[in-house]
Amino acid sequence: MFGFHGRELKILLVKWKHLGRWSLPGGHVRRDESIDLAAGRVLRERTGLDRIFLQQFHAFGDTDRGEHALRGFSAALGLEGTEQEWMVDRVVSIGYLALVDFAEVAPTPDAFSDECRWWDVREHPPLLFDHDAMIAQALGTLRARASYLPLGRNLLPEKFTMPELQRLYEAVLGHPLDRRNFQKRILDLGFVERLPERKLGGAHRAPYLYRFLPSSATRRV
Amino acid sequence: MFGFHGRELKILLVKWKHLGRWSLPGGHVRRDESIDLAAGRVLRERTGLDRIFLQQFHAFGDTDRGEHALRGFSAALGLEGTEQEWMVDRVVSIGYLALVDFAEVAPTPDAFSDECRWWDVREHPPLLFDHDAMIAQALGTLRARASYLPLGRNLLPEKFTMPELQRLYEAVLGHPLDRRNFQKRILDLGFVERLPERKLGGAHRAPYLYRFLPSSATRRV
DNA sequence: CGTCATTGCGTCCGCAAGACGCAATGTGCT
DNA sequence: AGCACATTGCGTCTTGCGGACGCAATGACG
Repeated sequence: MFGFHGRELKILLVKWKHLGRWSLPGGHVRRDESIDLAAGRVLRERTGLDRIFLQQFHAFGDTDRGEHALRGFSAALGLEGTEQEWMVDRVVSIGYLALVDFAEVAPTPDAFSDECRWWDVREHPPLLFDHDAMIAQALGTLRARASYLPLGRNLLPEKFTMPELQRLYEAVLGHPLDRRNFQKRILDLGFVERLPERKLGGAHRAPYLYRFLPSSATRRV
Repeated sequence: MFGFHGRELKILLVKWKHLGRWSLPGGHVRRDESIDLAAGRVLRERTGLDRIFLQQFHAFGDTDRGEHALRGFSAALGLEGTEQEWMVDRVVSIGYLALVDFAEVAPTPDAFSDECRWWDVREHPPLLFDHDAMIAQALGTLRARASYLPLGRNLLPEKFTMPELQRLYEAVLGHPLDRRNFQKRILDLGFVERLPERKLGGAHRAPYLYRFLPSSATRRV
């Protein structure tokens, strides 16, 4: 779950009870639930948001993904002898990436965690399991898809300025972009429209406000 | 599992015992086996080939993927009352695409099938489960990755002519390409080298033979 | 009211892709 | 043996997009 705030790309992490270490938010697929719906449910439970950009990016199924970190804690976590004891054994995870509006998220821990909050994507504690690698892969996918995805539609508030959108792309891509070429490219992608209003209150010349067009009005690739 | 033969892209299918219908080749992940290794094992069992191009492309996990087609046959297939009875219930599949040299494959049925053979990718029987959709998605992934993947390294024999390589790309992309621009692009991608030999026996001017450079000699993107 | 960083808009250059011309060449037919 | 012909090898021209960069307009602040 990616967010964007103050020039930086953020990820939502949860802190496990008893272990005191952090991991990506996750959950388990119910027997009568599709994996897409399961991902949507987990997203909703952690953020309170629904109907959000959510895309599968990779399945992780190595035999040693670091489940052993849970071994000593299965009793404390209430897993020992229960139906969920497989959690400390072999697990295959299907990774989904979500893009959410930072300001609208209400981070909520799950049954196994006692904290849930945003971290800077470039500066977060080492994670449990193989989740560091998962973040790297999610970022790679995000970068690859950034060229044809209306990123800001989900990561920014409804109205935004061009510099704000540019800082988002810079955070995702990891390198600075030319201000003038960026504006040109975005505009003839046709995803956004310029509003007559300008954003006042900044320290300098007032930039125009923009808004994403409804996806029905934009042609898909 | 994609192959290439006579201007056409091919897929390997298996025909289920008793049901008499076709599906993609597949298998189940063992408890102590990574999903990548499981995919490699299935590939090896169906084709006899090893160490082949194999890439995960999507996980399929809807609740109704057509497992009901197996319902009446679980006894005939030897599943009833066994540990594998879940096969007729809920299954999540992780799709891998493989590129193999058509000429080197020895199609081999598995325990549930009595036939295994190549089909034209544009002309095959309607498949069991959600496998028609899986092929569509695999083809889409293949097309998207065709621009930066040395396709022929796995789908063609060691030596090949430029027109042969072009027909492969046309089969994958689904539309014709300009002969001269194609040659230019391929050559300055730097994946292949021209051999001094020419392929004689054709009806017209003899084309040069080419060979893929070892992947170590080509720079990755 | 002047300073100044920032914004809006435009130009120039280079590269890669697409359209297409032309000469060379191996086969098969007469 | 010679000719017709489809195919191959190689080159040119045009087009569109991205990256580098110039210049005037503008809003806040001292």
